[in-house]
Amino acid sequence: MEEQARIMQALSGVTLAGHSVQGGMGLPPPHGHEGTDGDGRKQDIGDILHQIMTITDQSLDEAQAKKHGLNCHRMKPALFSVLCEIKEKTGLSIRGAQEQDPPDPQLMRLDNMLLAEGVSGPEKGGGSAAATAAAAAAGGGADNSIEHSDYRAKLTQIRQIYHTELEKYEQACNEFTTHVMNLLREQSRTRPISPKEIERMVGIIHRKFSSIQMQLKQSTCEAVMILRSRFLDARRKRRNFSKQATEILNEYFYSHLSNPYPSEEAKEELAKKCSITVSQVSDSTKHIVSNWFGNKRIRYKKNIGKFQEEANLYAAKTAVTATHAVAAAIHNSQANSPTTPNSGSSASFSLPNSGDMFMSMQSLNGASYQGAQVGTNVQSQGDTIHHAISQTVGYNDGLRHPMYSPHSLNGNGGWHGAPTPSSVTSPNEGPGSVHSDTSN
DNA sequence: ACAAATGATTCAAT
DNA sequence: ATTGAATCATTTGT
Repeated sequence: MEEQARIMQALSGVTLAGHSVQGGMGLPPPHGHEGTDGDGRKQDIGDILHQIMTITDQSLDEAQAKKHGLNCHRMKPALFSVLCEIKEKTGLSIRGAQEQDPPDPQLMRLDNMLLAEGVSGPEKGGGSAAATAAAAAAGGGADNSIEHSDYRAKLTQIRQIYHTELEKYEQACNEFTTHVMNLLREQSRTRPISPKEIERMVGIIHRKFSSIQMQLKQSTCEAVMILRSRFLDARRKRRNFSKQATEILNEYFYSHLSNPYPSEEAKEELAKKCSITVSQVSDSTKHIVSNWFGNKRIRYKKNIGKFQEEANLYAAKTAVTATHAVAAAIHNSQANSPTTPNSGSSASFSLPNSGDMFMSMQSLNGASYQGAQVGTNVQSQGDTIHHAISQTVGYNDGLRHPMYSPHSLNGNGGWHGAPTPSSVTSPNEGPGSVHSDTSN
């Protein structure tokens, strides 16, 4: 190898010599920068190579000695500090551009979620946001408390793993940082390293570690999500409503068949009446009622034939109750002015209001009442009472000829998009079919 | 075990 | 935000 260097050196020497010698030839004197530059570089490389090749223990010792000498030079500290300053100044300009620390939105999201999920929140107290929310949603339901505790146990497990891992990362980060700092401090004796540079280095390390931590957070989030979805699925274990509750709901449904869309108030009222708890999922009892009505509407519309019996039953039922109520009312205040009991009040639902009730009656009577025009006055109600009573008495054979035909749905009935249930409806479709949809 | 009933959820439309 | 429709998952009845 030594030979190589020597050869190179020799070569460069030759070329140079050659130039000078051959100057007189037709070629222009190669005094162009390129030429000499290239040659110079070659020479430098040659020198470096040579130096490297000739490194020995002895030379190393020599270098050490030289270094020591330099370190001990009286001007060294001053020079060193100047170098540090220069470096810092140049470094600042570079750093300034890229030193922003924008809070990573994704990391923020993860953090927020972990906090919300109670993973990274307060250690114990069991009151992690999600857990309390779930507990609140569970209401008094003792049936799913087991699952709930199961969920909580798994969540704490996740939390423990998360915390231990996080701690491990933190520790490793600190260790590494101190190591690097020591190293830099050590080196700062021989080369200019400003404290700011160390700081920057620490920042870089921390960022790297935090990116690793983000992965941990991400996987933790995934785990929580999976657990949560499982728990949610578990909560889907539905409990059928009580007989009474379905009765009440059905009563409302069939007595408002022309427009089975209970208002918010009505929903709440129904929920209260049915003593529906929030033990299910959802946020409110209203939702449960809405669910029920949604399902009911769909399923009713889908197969009206199937529900006709039920419709008859509830129509009769409401008829009876209404009859009683109205009868009592009439009894109480005999000659009353037509105080149109038109929907309105929140309590109206308990006593089926005029329009639907009227329709129910009418349907009950079959064709007998066809001619009757709307008119929600006392007179007509009084009439209907008679019919209803007579009808309810002889309810037995109601199944034979469906009395409760869903006219309200058919024509322009309250609810939109009725799928022409005529095919399913009773064959005894009222010829006149008065469709007295007096709902407001 | 099977099918029907049923409460809840999801998704698109409005 | 509410509703309809489809669908899921469970309960209930047989």
